[in-house]
Amino acid sequence: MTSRPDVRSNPRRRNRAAAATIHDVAARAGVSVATVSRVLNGKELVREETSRHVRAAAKSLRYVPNVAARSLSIRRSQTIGIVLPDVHGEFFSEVIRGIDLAARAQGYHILVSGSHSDPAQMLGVVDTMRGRVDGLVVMAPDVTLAPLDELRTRAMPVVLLNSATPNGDAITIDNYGGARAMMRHLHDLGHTRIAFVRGPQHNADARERLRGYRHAMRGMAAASVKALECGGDFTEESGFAAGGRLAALTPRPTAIFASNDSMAVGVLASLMAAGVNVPAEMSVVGFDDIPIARYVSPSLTTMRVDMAELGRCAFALLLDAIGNPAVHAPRHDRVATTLVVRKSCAAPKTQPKENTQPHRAARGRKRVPEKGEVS
Amino acid sequence: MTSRPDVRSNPRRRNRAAAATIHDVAARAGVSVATVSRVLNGKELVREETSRHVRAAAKSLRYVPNVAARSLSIRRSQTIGIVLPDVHGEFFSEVIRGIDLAARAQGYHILVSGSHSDPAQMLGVVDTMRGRVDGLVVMAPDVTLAPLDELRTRAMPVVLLNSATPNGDAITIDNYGGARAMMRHLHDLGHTRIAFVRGPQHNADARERLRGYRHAMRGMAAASVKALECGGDFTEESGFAAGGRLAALTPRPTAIFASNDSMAVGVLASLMAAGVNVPAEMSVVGFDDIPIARYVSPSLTTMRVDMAELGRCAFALLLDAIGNPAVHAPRHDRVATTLVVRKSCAAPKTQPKENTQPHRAARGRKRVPEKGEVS
DNA sequence: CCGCAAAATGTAACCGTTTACATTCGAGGG
DNA sequence: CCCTCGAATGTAAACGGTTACATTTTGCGG
Repeated sequence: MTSRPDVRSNPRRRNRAAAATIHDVAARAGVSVATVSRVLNGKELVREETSRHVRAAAKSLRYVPNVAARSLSIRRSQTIGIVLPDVHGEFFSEVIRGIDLAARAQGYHILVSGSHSDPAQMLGVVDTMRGRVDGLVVMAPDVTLAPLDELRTRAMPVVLLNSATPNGDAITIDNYGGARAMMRHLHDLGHTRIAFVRGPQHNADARERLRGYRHAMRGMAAASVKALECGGDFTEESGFAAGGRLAALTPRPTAIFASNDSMAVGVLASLMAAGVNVPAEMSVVGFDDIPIARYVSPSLTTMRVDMAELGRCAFALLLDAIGNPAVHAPRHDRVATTLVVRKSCAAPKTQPKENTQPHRAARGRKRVPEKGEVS
Repeated sequence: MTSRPDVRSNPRRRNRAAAATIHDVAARAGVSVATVSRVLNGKELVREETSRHVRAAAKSLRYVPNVAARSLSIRRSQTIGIVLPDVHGEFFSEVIRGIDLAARAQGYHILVSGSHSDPAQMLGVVDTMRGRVDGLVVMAPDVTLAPLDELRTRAMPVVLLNSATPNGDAITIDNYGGARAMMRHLHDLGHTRIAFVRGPQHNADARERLRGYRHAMRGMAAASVKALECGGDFTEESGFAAGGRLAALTPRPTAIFASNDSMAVGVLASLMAAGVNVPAEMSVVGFDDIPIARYVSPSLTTMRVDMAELGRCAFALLLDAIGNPAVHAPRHDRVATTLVVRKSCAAPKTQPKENTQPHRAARGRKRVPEKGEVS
């Protein structure tokens, strides 16, 4: 109940090099803190001369506003959170890069957290970000719907990346369209017996790519589509296994579409080991355009996914949600993919009617090794 | 001068779903805010029963402390900043990953900013992080010393990564030791005429690797060391160019040590194009162990740099600096590198005394293509 | 049953901003 | 000369925690 004496401006325990506060600046400039605030935020009317004084004082004291105080007061942190399943890999770092660029341009900072093995851990991280960020970009392709809905209850704008998205804001890769485009490319080259290596069942990207493949196959009046599909889990190893199985099929497919590049690389390796010439005897394509796609031999034809663009879009959407929470209508944007044609894919040799190639003989060395592939 | 009535506990403008505050929890639990704070921070003594009540109230209100208020009060943000030249690439994402893991284990968050073309921009970012973070990890291998010293004036603990470091805390890769170890490996295989592809002159890593190379050469009593060095800028293209120049030397070196993997890949490509067989006619080694090192053919022998470890160390050091600003003595730690032997390196064919191989004939195809390299 | 130390809890100042509202100051109109 | 009005500036109440210090409970020996 005591009246609060203003002790602010006298030299508190200034034992260490304490940073200057707005009070110090005000004192130095001979004005009130309100005026300093007004000058520095430039919204309201202040006499030009006063403004100059304040600015000079701030500069001479090397004044930098305390962001904690500021965000406590205005209830905003000018920071957004990024939650990834794993910070690992080219993939995610590209997303961060895209967001970082867009965010800094708008004066936003980004708080990242990765490596979340399970949904519970992810939600935990989201809670600790509470209050620290104005909104969230969450990438969780492998998470089932329930935890994602849980996320929406966090009373904070959230943009989902590559997730199965019932509602709310989201940005996804056009996996379905990309898969169809790839199928069109293969079809144009003359392929009709196209095998597919699936990704993890609970992965949203994998599912959409599979859907695109199936639609395309149905459109090509291909027989026994199911027989041409093979399970995988997005790892190189699973691609290697799938490659072996698919090459052993009779009639053998003329092309293998792996639903991501890692598996395509595995497929390539297994065909190589089995002495199957790529692309002469078998075409192989992937999805993502990871950096090594250019370096494997033969270099891999694939669908490029611009992850930085994905990040940029996500930030733009989030910013809108943060800025106009009232009028903002949830959106679901899709970013396009682009076909990158390299050497792992060619027209099928002939259109042999049951050209039963007996077994895979040791006839590997035939083709000119695709070296110098680099660049 | 009026006595301040406590309006906190009544429903302020609770128009929206405002988050519960500590006052709400206190009211619900029938205790004071101080008690709630004590329970939640678990430092001081509170009766077990009270504690339960408070915890229950907090839970039922889904209370999450406001971090801005908290850090304003305790003058700490439990957040550290990471400043990178470019968030791009496997390299940096590994560093982030290492820090993220270590930081989360200690309850710290990380604020990332990348893509800084010039020192001024970098310092700008550091200023906007002021107050938002308790300390900084700055990676700036290409920045000259002056701006780095400027950084130290920011009155905030800073750990430098891979920078030319006059003083203060720093973590660096053991570039010098790694280069010497690689030279020892080559020497053990029988190489003595070892060429070197340098990196950018103003890059600290590049300089140290060069230093290691030179010392080793001097130790091997090699003649005309300088003639075996070749400029480069850490890009594939520069490696390609260097490869061509070095292969044309007479007497030709038996091994090429590129000071990073990207350049080694370029060297490989150029030798391939020139029909020089690697490793039969020429050994090639790199530094870093970037992911594609395993995928080029022949797969690349290189020095692995554990970037995640680098990040972890940096965080540990920073934490110490933050925790005991008084007693903390600046340290400069070095993280070791490990030799990864792959296929691009072998014993020189013979030790021919001036075995003047006339010109590079078109005798490329000779060796068994190193496919199946994958995994 | 009292007194007293220790334990538990409460009170309110403080962290550094923003901003609604109050105050001051000058100029211009009556 | 006084009043009014608007522009410029000041005052102090938030924002939501932490914590030194004050106050109330407790437990216990005498």
